[in-house]
Formats: sequence, C-alpha cells, structure tokens
Amino acid sequence: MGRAPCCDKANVKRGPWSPEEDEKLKNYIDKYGTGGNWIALPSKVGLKRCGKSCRLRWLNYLRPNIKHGEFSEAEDRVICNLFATIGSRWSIIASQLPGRTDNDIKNYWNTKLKKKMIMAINNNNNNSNQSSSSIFHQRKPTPPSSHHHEQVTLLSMLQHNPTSSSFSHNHHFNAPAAAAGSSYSSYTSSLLSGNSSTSNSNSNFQGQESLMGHNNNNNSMFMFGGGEATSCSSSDASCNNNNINNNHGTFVVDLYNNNNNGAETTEKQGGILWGEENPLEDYGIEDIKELIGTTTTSSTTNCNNFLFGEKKTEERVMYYY
DNA sequence: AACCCGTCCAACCGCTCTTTA
DNA sequence: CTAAAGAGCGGTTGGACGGGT
Repeated sequence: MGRAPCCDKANVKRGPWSPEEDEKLKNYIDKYGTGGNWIALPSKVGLKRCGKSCRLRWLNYLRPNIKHGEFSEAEDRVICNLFATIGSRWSIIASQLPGRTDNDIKNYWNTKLKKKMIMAINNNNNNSNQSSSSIFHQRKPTPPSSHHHEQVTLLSMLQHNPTSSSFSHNHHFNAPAAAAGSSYSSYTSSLLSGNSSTSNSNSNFQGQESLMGHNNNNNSMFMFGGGEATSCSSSDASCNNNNINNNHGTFVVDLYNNNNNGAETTEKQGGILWGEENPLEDYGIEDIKELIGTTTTSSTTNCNNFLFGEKKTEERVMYYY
C-alpha cells in the first residue's frame, strides 16, 4: 500500500508565500506554538497550505533569529570542515551555525562554497606548477579496477587514531571544547547522533564556543585523500573504509591560504600539505574537480565519489591547525 | 530593447526516521 | 510487533534577477 499524501495537493496553494500568509503563520505560532502537528496547523491558521510547506516556511524564514546574508569566513570554515567530516548532513552543520538554516547552508555550499573550494584547488595547482612540489600530477589517472577501486574520497580519518597516522608529525584535530575529553570520532559521532552534550544542536547553540571558537588561529583546513583501504565492493555496492590506518594519499586545501604560526608553516605554504607518501598520485586536477562534481549525484553504488550515500559517516577527515 | 545565460535561493518532492496506537 | 501517520531531511527544481551581448 502506498503512503497517503500529507495533504490534498489539489486544494493547497503552492509557490511563493505572500506577506499576508507569512503574517498569519507567524502570528499564530507566536501565539499558540506549532502544537506539535504541522499537518493540522494550516487549517487552524486559516491557510490553504500544506503542513510541510508551513513548517518549511517557519523554519527557514519566519522563525526568530534567522540570519540571512553573507556567510563569514569563520562560518565558511565550519561548513567546510563539517562537510569534510560528515558530508551533506546539512541539519547537523546548521546546528553548529546559529541562525543559519540547513537550506541556507545547502544552497550556499552548492552555489558558492564548492566553487570557492575548486578555485582554491586550482590556485594551488597553478602555484605548484611553477615548482616541483605539486601534489597534483598531470598524468591521467589509472583506471580503477572494477572490483577494487583505488578511490579518492573526501578524506576522513574520524575513526583514526592520530598517533598511529603516517601524518603523526602534524597537529591533528582537537575535539572542540564542548566535547572535551572525547575523541574526535566520538565528537563527530555525537554530532551524528544528536547527543546534546556535545552536538549543541537546536536550542543549545554553541557554535561560536565549539567549532568556530575553538579554531583560534583561524587556520583549520580540511583534507581529501584516499588509499588502498577505501574499497568498494561491486557485489553489494558497499564501501569499506574500515582499514583506516592505511592512508596512502591525502591532500589538504586551505580555502583562505592562511599563514600558519605553527611548526608546519613551511609545509603549509601554498595551502597544500601532504603526507609522507605522495598523495593522489594517480589523479590530476581535472579528476579531482570531477570528483567534487559528483557530490550532488552520489549514489550508494558508486564509491568513487566524495560521498558515500548512506555511508556518509564513513568519511574520515583530518584537521590541521 | 531584446535576448541569452548564469547565479541564487525559496520551495517542493520524495524518501527515511520516529512516534504512536 | 506492526502499520500508519507525522516529522525531518537532503536533493532537486523553477522562477526571479542581473550582467553581458
């Protein structure tokens, strides 16, 4: 049996909201709240709208303290870092940015931030073309095996023990203050699980105090990479990223190309940093861009992708300070 | 002025998750 | 335990807008 529609689509208004409708909805919710039932709300308010539409309008536009307009550099970083960590979990990302909605962030990522990132990669590539230190090799990538994809993924190292990493000479992600005492992976797990003690979701916004505030030197980066461990089974279409100690390739993009006052300054110049082994040696810049371009069309059956569909939590990431 | 094209973003769609009876 | 209903989420769409020709 199919699912019953949430409303009679023939008798509901669709499209942009008028100021009158906004006013009606806002006044009602200010007065009586949502009543925990969005489906029943439109008739109470006197709107010929679908309940879902009302909910969306309220959450994305009418709700108090909604922030519109330009995203700050700090917000950019939070979005990038979290996207690299957990993928397109916009609601979780939004929970770290007070006043921003998941829809806002999603739109911002798709229209601006992703391009900004590609430009950063391009710049890095151009810079490195003039020296011998390019991590982007211009040769064509080796076609991946149909059974075992040597893939580039939006690198994550969440479940990774930093001290055993081949990058252990670098500073690794420190769990935000709000998650003091917990590992990076447990912090991210708490974000995913909505554990309010660490995720600061919804009413307990502490974005400034946690992800944003913690990044004291404004120099966090996010990292992409891949390795032999990231494999994809063609038989069950599942990705296996469990062997996370086997990190063979990473690259890091610093969107803002900040200077770093830490010990890794030289290594970070140009906004790219790599591990002991040559990262992405089989991938050129166009391949990277293509991979980025696949983020919105990721499928659970195609693991050669930045996203893993439902296995988003398996993405791993490393942060640098 | 008219058209084209790219960008932006509000809104919708359809799916999964959660709750409830 | 199960199924239905509601809530929430992420992907996509389409219209408004602005810049270029």
